Amino acid sequence: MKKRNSKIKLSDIATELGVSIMTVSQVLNPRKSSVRVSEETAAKVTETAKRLNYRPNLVARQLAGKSNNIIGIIIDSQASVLWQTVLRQIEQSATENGFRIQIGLVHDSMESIKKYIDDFAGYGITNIICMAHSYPEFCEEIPQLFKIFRNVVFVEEPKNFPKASFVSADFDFVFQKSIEYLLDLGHRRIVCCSNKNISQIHQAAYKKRGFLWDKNFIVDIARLDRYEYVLEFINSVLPLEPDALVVGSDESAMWCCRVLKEKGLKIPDDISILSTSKWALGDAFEPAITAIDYDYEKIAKRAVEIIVENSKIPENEKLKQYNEFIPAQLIIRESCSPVTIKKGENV
Amino acid sequence: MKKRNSKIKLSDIATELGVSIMTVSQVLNPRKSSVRVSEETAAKVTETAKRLNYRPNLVARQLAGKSNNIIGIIIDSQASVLWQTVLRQIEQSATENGFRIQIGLVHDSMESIKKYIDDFAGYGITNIICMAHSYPEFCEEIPQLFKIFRNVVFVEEPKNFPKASFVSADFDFVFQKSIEYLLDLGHRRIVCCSNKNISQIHQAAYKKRGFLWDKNFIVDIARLDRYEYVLEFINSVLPLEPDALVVGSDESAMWCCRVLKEKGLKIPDDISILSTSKWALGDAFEPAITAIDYDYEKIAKRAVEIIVENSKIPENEKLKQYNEFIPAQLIIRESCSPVTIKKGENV
DNA sequence: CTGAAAGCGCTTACAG
DNA sequence: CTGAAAGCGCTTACAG
Repeated sequence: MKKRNSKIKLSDIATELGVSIMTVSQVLNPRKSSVRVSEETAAKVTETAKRLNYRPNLVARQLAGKSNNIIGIIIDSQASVLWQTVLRQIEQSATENGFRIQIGLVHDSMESIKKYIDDFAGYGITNIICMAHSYPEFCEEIPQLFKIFRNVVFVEEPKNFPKASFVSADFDFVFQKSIEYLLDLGHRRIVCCSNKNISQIHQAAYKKRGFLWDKNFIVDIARLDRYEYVLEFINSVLPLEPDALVVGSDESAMWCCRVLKEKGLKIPDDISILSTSKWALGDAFEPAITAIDYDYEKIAKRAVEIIVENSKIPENEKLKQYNEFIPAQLIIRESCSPVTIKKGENV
Repeated sequence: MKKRNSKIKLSDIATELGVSIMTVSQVLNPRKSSVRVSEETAAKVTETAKRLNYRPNLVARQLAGKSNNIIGIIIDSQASVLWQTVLRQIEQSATENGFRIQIGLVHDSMESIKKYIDDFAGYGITNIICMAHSYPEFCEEIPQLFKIFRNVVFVEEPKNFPKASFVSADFDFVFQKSIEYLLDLGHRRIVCCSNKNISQIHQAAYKKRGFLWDKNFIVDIARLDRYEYVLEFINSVLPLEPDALVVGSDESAMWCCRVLKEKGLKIPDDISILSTSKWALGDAFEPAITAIDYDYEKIAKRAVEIIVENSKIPENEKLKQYNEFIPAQLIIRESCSPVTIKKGENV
């Protein structure tokens, strides 16, 4: 019977076997260097540790100088549904590489980000994956906060921080391809709503095909995840007489379909809909949603791999900078179709 | 300029001000007991700490005896989409109560659960919320593993572990109500697929209304989140001539609608569909999905509150056991309708 | 092959 | 009001 805290420690094993703490520590945590304990002793130690159900005190171990193997993840709780996919993949890759993850769920405030940064720093975590730096208001400030960590990878390119490593979806490229796809289908009034900075890309696609562009095609809208918001959005957008609508997610696309149908419009015959972020479920819908498919698993995997690679570099050397774009793909399904000729078109 | 590690510590502040480490520690971490430092000194210490950007070493602090304020969360990476909601609420409630969370993402193996249990124990975490104990194969083993932690709350009732605290959706009650609702609409061949143990509840509902029950109405099926799975499921179920289908999520429901429509069946005219787990998106679908709505935010909030309450109890006293069921609600929408009389019905 | 010493950064008693 | 001592459980040199 131990006293108050029944946690058994190295010294318990040591006294039980009549050896020193050192010996026990050596056996349970062999260094790369030569094996320094006789097999006989080692076997006894291992057996006793198991029998006593010894669990190392990670706190003491870390304070004594062992570096931890934690990757701190900062993720935005408001972000798209996809973080389930991303987190799952990060966890898996991390585990495969002998790392564990610690997740900081962050809200829309700088405060909560700072809180987790302090926490991570306080626990001596040096490896960080940041996925919470796209708030429009703070996007330039946030990345700077991470300078105190040695080994940081951003998922999506951070603004105003040229020396950072990041992995990003190849958004701009696939977005332009998507607009061109709609143009090729005959659409000329492609209205986009997005929180990203897409105006130039949209315009570039028009220019490349030689069509007239109108800045009103870009609509700044926050959320399309509830009936009322979507109704308001559709009402505000219909006067533009769009022949195609580009929205931020399959969820938004499905809502728009629902509202447009209520207004007597057929999808895709009267208006095409394209989502810039695919869901599994977009395929179950009628019409199935044409959508951009980001390779989030690849993105997550690369982020971890970069962390792992850089974590191997000795403390006195510089880390390598990685800037990678992972190709995305337009999945063509039913919600976009060739335009049918109507009166008053901008051909 | 500090040497290798630029992290500044209590002793740096102490030497700079010519006071002892103790004094600095006292100021930066006042105990409940009397204020023991002069205001003048305290002000100087606070100022210097801020100027030097001092971040306490949480690892050292914990080893020296301070208990941490971490809630460890074990969550199943395969679980339903709802963990985003749950986690967000847990994080928020925890923050409000001065706790932080550490998430362990677990896969379908006992190994990954054990890994996180070791980790949490190694870091001296005593507060745990477990949401990964519903694997059919391990559901009786898993809860036992958590005995080493002082303060554990399970989300959903654990099997074979009568002394545990838990918060659970009131699944059984609302499920029976849902079946009764379908029976009241005239359905008699209500086929349910679920990984939960629903057979008895289903039967009870039939019995209560005095209708004949058939055990074939219960179908054991794992996943309905891809076209092929759903097609197979529908093909296997159609010979039972169901007039209503109860599936595990809106996602599954939407897939079933799609496949059933392909087969020329109309929803809800030919067959009603009810989902036992609501999504925001079920409302955008046509038909909008009738679904059970769990109050996951309440569940999450209560789980944290219980942890917080129990964490205040001194080490030598017993914790209080909480067993709470949070009411769920059937949201009636379009996918279930009164049955239309057809030949060969089991009236 | 094995052990005694020193120390990680902090806190908790206790003594001035 | 302030400080010197001891210790948390472990690891990293170093010495036998």
